[in-house]
Amino acid sequence: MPTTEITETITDAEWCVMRIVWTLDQADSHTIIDLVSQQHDWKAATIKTLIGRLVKKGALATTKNGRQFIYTPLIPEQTAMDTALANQLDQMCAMCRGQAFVHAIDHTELSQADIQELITHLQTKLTTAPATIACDCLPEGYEGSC
Amino acid sequence: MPTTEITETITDAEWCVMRIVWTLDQADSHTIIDLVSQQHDWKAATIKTLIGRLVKKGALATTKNGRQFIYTPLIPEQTAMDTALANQLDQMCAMCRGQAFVHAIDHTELSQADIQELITHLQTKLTTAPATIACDCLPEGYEGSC
DNA sequence: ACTTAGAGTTTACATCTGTAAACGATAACT
DNA sequence: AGTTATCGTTTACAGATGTAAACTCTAAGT
Repeated sequence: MPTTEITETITDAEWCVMRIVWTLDQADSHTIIDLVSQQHDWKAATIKTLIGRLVKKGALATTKNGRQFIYTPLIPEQTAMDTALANQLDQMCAMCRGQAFVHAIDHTELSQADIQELITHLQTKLTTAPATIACDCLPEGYEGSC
Repeated sequence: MPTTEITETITDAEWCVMRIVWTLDQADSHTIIDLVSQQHDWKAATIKTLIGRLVKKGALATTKNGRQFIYTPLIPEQTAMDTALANQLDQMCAMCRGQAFVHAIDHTELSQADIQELITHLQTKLTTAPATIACDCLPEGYEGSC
């Protein structure tokens, strides 16, 4: 079973291309180049490079269509977002992640439905939450707190 | 007024060094090298390079202490975390950020206090939240949804 | 059939990152 | 005073990333 795996990282510039394809669900290079170059001051050649790298990385699939290709996402947008966020969080002190969320949520526009869903999840989580989370910035055996 | 500004990015490897200094609040290179090399299979020389780059970037300050330096953070940990998270989120579709939070929160250990604080913030936020957030993956004038 | 424009591929190159050895200065020990 | 163990600095180098020109096909128009 060909699981939707991707080992390689999608870089910042590549994200811009992926977002177009994710949103359109499929697109030819002309469309991608057209839309991306309205958002970024990149030459068509640059965007072609990014598309090529994404195909090589296994993030985009190609389907031949006459002289050109139709590109489709091979990894789901939500998965990519979850992974990117998790990697970022893993890098931060476990003790401080809660405050990071507070700040992030304060500064992010969220819909009523999303907020309600978050509250529900948090209320459930609260029932089994530990009183405190220890700082994990120091090696095993050392006690720290930031 | 010397604001705690940092234009340059702290890389993944550099984060590991910063976390030690943030947690200890101040440390000499011997301590940093000792602790970091217990967490990562890096040579002392590697960690020295990272320290040097962080000093050059303005993320660490140095105070001479005899033959060596004491390193202290020039940027607050919370600020670094907030910035890193915000940059990550800015890259993702505005419409999908809520779901990304749901996933992230589901998979992150949080203390009771943090959860309660998050719930409080979300309840406040709910009172002024829009019903929906539009996808912002396409250029101005195009309507998309992912 | 011949030319051509546009799609994808190759090549290019500077900078950033991860990883580390080599080196130079100097405090500390003998 | 001479030697040594460090500490910080310089140099190194491969691979990733951002950015883009050059090139090669081949479908499409004449």
